[in-house]
Amino acid sequence: MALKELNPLLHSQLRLAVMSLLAGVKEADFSFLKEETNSTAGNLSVQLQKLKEADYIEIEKSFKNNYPQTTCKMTDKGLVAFNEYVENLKEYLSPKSKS
Amino acid sequence: MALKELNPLLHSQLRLAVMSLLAGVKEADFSFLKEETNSTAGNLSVQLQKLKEADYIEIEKSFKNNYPQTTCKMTDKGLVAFNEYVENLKEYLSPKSKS
DNA sequence: ATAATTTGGTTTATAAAATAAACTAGTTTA
DNA sequence: TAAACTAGTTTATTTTATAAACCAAATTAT
Repeated sequence: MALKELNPLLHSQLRLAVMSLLAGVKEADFSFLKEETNSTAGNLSVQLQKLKEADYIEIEKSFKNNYPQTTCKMTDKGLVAFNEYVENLKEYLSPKSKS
Repeated sequence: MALKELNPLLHSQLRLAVMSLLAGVKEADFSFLKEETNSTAGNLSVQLQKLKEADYIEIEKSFKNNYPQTTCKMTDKGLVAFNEYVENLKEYLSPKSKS
């Protein structure tokens, strides 16, 4: 069976990292994601919007200690897409030798 | 331990597919790679050049049945990079829950 | 024999994506 | 009250991926 397409929305280092983190914690705020992924705020902001547009994550805005706070959590749809991506990618990682 | 950087040269669907295929067969010609990856000739040509520039693959040109033939094989350096990429990527695929 | 088609590509142009830089809005500290 | 910091967003630039156009030669059809 041939190599499958990789969901381009997930085949991005930063977006994949975000999804991986969210899959683990189920909820995380902007600053946490920024630190864990070593990304710039601008880049993270853009990529979070893309994940939100695809309904892979939900973004909630609130205030914490007077400061704005952006909290993200993965949706069911996002989890399905993430798992599918992982399965597809695994085929790329363990090359099959043609005898 | 945090998420590692993913080698951007390998974090490309087509280049990764090529490397995965070459890791399995150790030698493949242009047409084979084109078919297996479902890529266009132009795209494949460009990506092969990039892999060659990085010394991840070797490209040999010859003639077979009067037609030009481009044969690719992975280098040791390419294999090292591929294996490292795979190890790094695995961390993204199996999310760790923070308790 | 020559015109059309096919093989096996490369080069160039365009579209999309990632990233960085600049900006906004407000808060805290000196 | 000015400077510096938090927490982002928006815009611009660079990079990447992809597609379209092209090239050279071989084969096939007329």
